Amino acid sequence: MNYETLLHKHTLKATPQRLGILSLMHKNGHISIDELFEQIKKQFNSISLATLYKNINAMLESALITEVKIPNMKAKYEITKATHAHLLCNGCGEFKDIELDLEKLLMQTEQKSNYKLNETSLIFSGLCEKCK
Amino acid sequence: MNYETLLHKHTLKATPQRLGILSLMHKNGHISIDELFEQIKKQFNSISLATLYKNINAMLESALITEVKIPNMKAKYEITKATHAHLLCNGCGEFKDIELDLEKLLMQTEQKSNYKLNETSLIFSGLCEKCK
DNA sequence: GTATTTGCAAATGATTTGCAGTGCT
DNA sequence: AGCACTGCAAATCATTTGCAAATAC
Repeated sequence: MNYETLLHKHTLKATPQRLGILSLMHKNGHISIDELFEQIKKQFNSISLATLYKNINAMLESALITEVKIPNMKAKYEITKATHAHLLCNGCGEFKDIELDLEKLLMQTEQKSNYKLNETSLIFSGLCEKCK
Repeated sequence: MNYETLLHKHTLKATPQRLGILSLMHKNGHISIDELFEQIKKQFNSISLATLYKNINAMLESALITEVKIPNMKAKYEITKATHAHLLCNGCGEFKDIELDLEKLLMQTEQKSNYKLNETSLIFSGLCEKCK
């Protein structure tokens, strides 16, 4: 699905700025506000930070994108996809997705806690292959 | 171990303000800057937010306390203890620790990713027994 | 054509810094 | 005694808001 359709599905207009944001978000995998601003200025040299914040907030509210809060770092944003864990390298700063099967852990946690769970936020950090 | 000794082990002086912060942090389990400020003003009515921030930062740097970043919320702080997961109730806001054995998952993730991992941040959210 | 969005500037909110006085060890 | 800590005010940084002009649909 292209970003125009994706925006429409979330009742948001497909402005060039929004398409640019989504495209950079996809290219980077995860991106912080500052990184996004640096990069998007190359395409829209008069874009304002206010526009970025407004769009990020609009897309967060409609859950088109997801905020990832990382210990000791500024938040990053990603296009919403199926639940997955994240991996951070404390050496080079690489930050990426990893697919893990959390079903068993989730059920085990529900039993132990008596909660009905629906969200999981999981970030591992350490050293990547090159940095370790 | 008392808080005075704990502070000294981290090369920090044991001021009344710091003892108060640690005591409130322990009592609450997890506490945000704002909650902390509200509560500590009862003991030190002239304490300043700047002092809170300076102390929080000093204790974070020496790893005496840990920052917990929670999706869609302000960060909370806790006295550093063995790795554990957190549980958030989206109904009543209860936020608490849960002990889980993450060893297997950690090893599985190291194998899959080729990372050498040393930190895990895991937050589950959903509804607690009362709210579900 | 209308409602939404943009971009600017200004307002607000959060956190940090400088400094003089105070207190811990 | 000496260095670290406190609390105030001011400075900085991050995010939000108001509004007129522009744009998506």
